[in-house]
Order: sequence, then C-alpha cells, then structure tokens
Amino acid sequence: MPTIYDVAREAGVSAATVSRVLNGATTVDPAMVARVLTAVRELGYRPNAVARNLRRSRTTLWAVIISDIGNPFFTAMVRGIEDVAQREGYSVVLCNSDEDPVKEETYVAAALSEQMAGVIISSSGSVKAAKTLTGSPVPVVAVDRELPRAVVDTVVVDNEAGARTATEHLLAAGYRRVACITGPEGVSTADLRLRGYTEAMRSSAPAEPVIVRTDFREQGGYDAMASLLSSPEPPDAVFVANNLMTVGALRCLAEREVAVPGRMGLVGFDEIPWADLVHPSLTTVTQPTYELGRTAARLLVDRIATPAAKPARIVLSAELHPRRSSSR
Amino acid sequence: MPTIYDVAREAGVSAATVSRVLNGATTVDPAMVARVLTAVRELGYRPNAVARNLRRSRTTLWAVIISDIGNPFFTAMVRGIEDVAQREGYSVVLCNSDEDPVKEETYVAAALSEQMAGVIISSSGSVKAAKTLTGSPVPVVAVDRELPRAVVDTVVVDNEAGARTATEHLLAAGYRRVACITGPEGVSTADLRLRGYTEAMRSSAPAEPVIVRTDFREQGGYDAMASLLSSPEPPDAVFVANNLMTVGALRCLAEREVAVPGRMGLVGFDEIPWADLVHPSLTTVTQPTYELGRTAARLLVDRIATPAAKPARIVLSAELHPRRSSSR
DNA sequence: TTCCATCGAGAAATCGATTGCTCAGGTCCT
DNA sequence: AGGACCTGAGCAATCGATTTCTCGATGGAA
Repeated sequence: MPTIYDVAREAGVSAATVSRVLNGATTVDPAMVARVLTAVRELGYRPNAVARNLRRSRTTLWAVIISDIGNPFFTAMVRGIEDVAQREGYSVVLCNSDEDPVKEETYVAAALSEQMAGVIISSSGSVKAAKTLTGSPVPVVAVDRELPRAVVDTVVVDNEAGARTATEHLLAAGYRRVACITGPEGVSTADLRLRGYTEAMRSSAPAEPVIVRTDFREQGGYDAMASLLSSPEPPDAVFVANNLMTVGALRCLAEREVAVPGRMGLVGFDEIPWADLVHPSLTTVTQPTYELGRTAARLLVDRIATPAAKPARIVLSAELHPRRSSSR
Repeated sequence: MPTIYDVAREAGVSAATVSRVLNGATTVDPAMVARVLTAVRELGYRPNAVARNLRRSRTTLWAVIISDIGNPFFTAMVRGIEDVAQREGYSVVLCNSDEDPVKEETYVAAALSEQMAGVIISSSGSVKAAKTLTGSPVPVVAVDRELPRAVVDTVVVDNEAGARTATEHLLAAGYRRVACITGPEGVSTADLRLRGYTEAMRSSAPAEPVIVRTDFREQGGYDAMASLLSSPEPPDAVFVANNLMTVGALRCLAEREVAVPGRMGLVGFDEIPWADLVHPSLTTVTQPTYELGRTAARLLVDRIATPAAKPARIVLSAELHPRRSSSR
C-alpha cells in the first residue's frame, strides 16, 4: 500500500502538499494539484484513515449499540440513523449487544478505545456501561430505551401512554382478565409499558393485573404464554410488550389451537413485519421507528457540534393499529 | 483522556514498561506490574486503539458488507459471523449497502482506508467494488453471493439445485403455468435461482417459462406479482427467488383475494420469519443461514492466518420446506 | 530600485502506542 | 576473582498523515 510519501515522491512535491491537495485544497498551485492527483491515481493511493484519525484525534465513525440485531424494530431504526449519518459524513458501526450487559460493556469500551465520534445506544440495562459512557468525553444519545441513571440526549416514544391505550382497547373490546407479558426489569421500555398496563388495569379493569416478565425474545413470549395458559385461571387477553414476544405468544396459541381473538385477545407493542399477513392479523402499537433513528442521529450531530448544550429529551408518540387479533 | 505517558509518570516507570504490562506481560517485575495496574485504574486509562492500530499496522475489525439490513436472512447470517469473530478477538462492523452499488463501493473504500483486518461481503453486484477488493491486500470472503469476476474464498448454497427442487415441487403438485420472480441481473443468487427454475421448466414443464426481474425488495415482489396477474394468461403458480419478494407477492395476492394455494401456488426462496404463521403458511427453500455466516467467518480467520493459500469454495445445501402455499 | 506584503510550499513536530536496541545490574560458572 | 550471560527497564525510532512554523519567491507600491 503506497503512503503519502510515495505520492509526494512520484509528484515531485512534499508530503505536506499532497495532504493539502487532498484536504485543504486551498493555497495550492493548480499545476501541482494536477500532478498530485495524477500521482494519486497512478499509484492507487488511498489515505490511511488510522494515521489520519490519530493525528486529528477524531474519527468519523459512530457506534450504534443495539440490543438485538434480529429484531426488525432495531434494524428499521438503524436505517434512520444511517441516512442522517451518511449525509453528515459519518459512517455507522453497528454493534449487537444481544441483550447481554457484558457484551454491551465490551462494545462501549471498544467504542471509547477506537475514539468513535459518537455513540447511539439502546441500553440493555447495564449501569456500568452507562457510567463508562457518561464518564467519558464521547457524545452519547440514548434511543428507544433510557440510559440507566444518566442524563443524556434521549429519544423515546411515550411507552406508558401506548401501553395504556393498548390495554384499554382490550378492555373496551370486552375482555376481562387481561394479562401482560413484558421484558426484563431495568430496561426502560419493559418497565414503562408495564406501568401503562397497570394504570389502565387499576382505573377500569374488573380483574387483578397478571404480569409475566421474560426476555424480549420470541422464545420468551412463547414460554410466557404457555405459563399463562397453564395457570388455574388463564387470562382471556394479553398485552405483549414487544414484537418478537408477540410472535412467540401467537405461535404458542396457534400450536395449542387457542382461538384468537375468540378465546384470547392479543395486542403487541412495536411494528411487526407482515403483521397483516399472519393469521389472525395482529393488533399492534406502532412507533415511528425510522423517525426515532433519524431524530437520535440529529441529536448526535448537534451534540458533537456543541458538547456543552443542555441534554434534550424528545418523546414521540406511539399509535394503536387495531386489527383482527383484538376484536371480539 | 489520559495517555500511556500519564500512566508511566504516575507509576514512575517508562511508557515502554506500561505497554509491556498491558500487552506482552513477559519480563516485567511483579512489583512494577502492580504499580502500573494501580496507576491505570486510578487514572481510568484506556489505551488509544487508533494509535495502537497505526503502530501495529493492523486492526481487529472486520467489515461485513451486506446488501439489506432489513432482510432477516442477512441479520441471521451476521449472527453467525459475529459469534466466530468474537471468539477470535475481532469486532464486526456492519455496513449496509442497501443493494446500491455506489454505496457498496463507498463502504469498500472505507474498509480499506480504515485498514480493516478483513472483509466479508455479500455483493450487490458492483464489479468496481470487487476489483478494488481483489486488487488490495485485504483478506476477502464472499458469502451468499459470489463476488463478480473474482476468485476469492466463497461460501454459498446450491442455489440452482434449490430453485430446481422448488419448481419441480410446484409442477409435481399439478401446477402448469409456473412463473418465476427473480432479482437483478448480475447478482449471483438471482441468476442461479433463475437458472434452476429454467432447467426444471425445460425438462418437464407443459408451459413456457415466464420470468419477471425486479429488485430483491418487498415492493418489488408486490409489483412483479401484480404485473403477472394482469397479464393475458396469468400463471397458476410462482416461484419467488427471495424472502422479501415472496412476502410482497403474498400481500399482492391477499389484497386481490386470489386464493392461495387454490388459484395460485407459491414457493419462496430463503427462510421467512414466522412463515408458518402467515396465511397461508409459506412453502420455502431454506438455507443454513447461521452456518453460512459461521463458515464465512472461519474462512476469513484462515485467510488472515495464511494469505497465500488457495481460495476455498464451500457450497452448502438448501432444503425445501413444504407448507400450505404450494399444496393443491 | 528597494522594501514590504502576500502567497505557496517544504521541514519538522506531532498524535499515542509499540518495539528494537542498549545498557545497568545481578547471577553463575570456571 | 573475573568474565560470560541473563534479566529487566529505558531510550528512541517508528507507524502515516496533518499542521504549524518558516522561508523563499513574487508582485506591487513608493
């Protein structure tokens, strides 16, 4: 791989001039510019970004730390982030923490070591990772999930309201014993969606709340639904706090031939791809996923520009999409 | 951010010793090791990976360039790659080319500039990107799709055989006018699956092959199916060459209330999440997705170890999963 | 013609970590 | 006791690009 010195020699100029041609471009004689560009082309020179980053002590990489790359919700969000990043001249490095706090900490450490220009994170709950981030000078934006015990730029949806609406929707449809399947404690979306559910139940439900906590995965939803079904007094409807768990729950119901929505009503949080094509079509609370990503990216751009600004907090709204699975 | 010199001063040793403590660990007095580690902890020192990479002239990052991050097939594959990478001490940088050759070229250029340790790519067809890669010293592995006009380590499934099986399955079920919806010319999976279909039609079909080319997206599948339906002599079955297009096709059929499998048989290539829960459940040709990723990652590890070895070519097999959408 | 301002380009320092080389001090053998 | 050898740690070069400083050349004004 040729270096800037090879180019300089080939063009008969100094390395400084080559650098100026490729970056500043000001104050360089057009004839030299031409010579340099020719040399660059002939040698197939490609600047060493590592050396540049070291000298400039900054990079053009963003670390985006999400908790499940298999979840279409996150990948849609990432698209929103990417589109902004690209326009602003940044590249996105996607890190998949897999809902594992230890992996999350590893990725955070790597992002800092690699001198990333910024971090966008959807926390899987590691307080240590959060502390490391806030204790460092790197700009951070929390998206979808709050960063535990930290005050940073944040973009979320109104999880509580969304969950309340979903639960009330089930109650209004005539379901009585509405249960809730939610995610791990300490993950803000799990806790807030649970709170929305509990509130709705408190204020208007004829039955006590029934809560199952599990991970945010398909298998978790399956298992949770199985345990609900085998309880002495099974619910007649369930509000499920994320998309993959909803699919798991539905699969469980399908396997056991429990009629949905006849014997069991179902509402899920998050968009589910082809939710309209499954049988029955799924009622969901959808979020402006792409917008969530875009907004987070914009906040990060602002934060990089003015590191001292007061942290922003943006709450987008979630919307109920009634379909078959909740209609009695 | 403290540097290695700050640590050295704090511990009363030279920077070289700090480096040796944190890396080599050989030939350092235990007392000094302790002093250094204490200083590291107290200062919250975190080695600057950029500087290290420059000095070592190598990194521990892999660029994984895929063509659609929204496609669950790719994300599953990425998991396989990640698991191997993690075990081998590499981090994975995911790059989403979005089926856009220009974006692909940009990412390839970035990977080279950033001195990535290796590249795993599922080409969206850019010959230029392929040339750049093979003309560079960086280890490359092609996965899922061949790298155009290049001889590199490759992991694919037997697309031709899979497509042939799928088509023969439809013919055996009694469908006559079987059409094919496939992806862009120049993308190996699109071309090979088409060839498998054509072979099956040649050898045993009562009707002429009907082919629609589109992109590998859901909307593309939708549009392709719409155009097939509005042709003077619509097919009675369709083989669709990837998962997202299959979903698009199914949505089109559902909207127009074309009975599947009654009036139209359907088989798709690639795993489709909850293919068993949609209505009707979808017959698919599935690939060992995770294994594809793992194998590619292993090849990359080998290639990095022995750059001069002869390129390997591994073909895994795809398997037909008959479900409702193709049963007459 | 001389002097000053301006412009353009090179020399060299720099970013932070790694590593080859060197050398001091101690051990062991003869 | 003297010399060979080994251990452990520091000095300084190095990776490749950027950027400050410096200086020569040019042009315009007096």
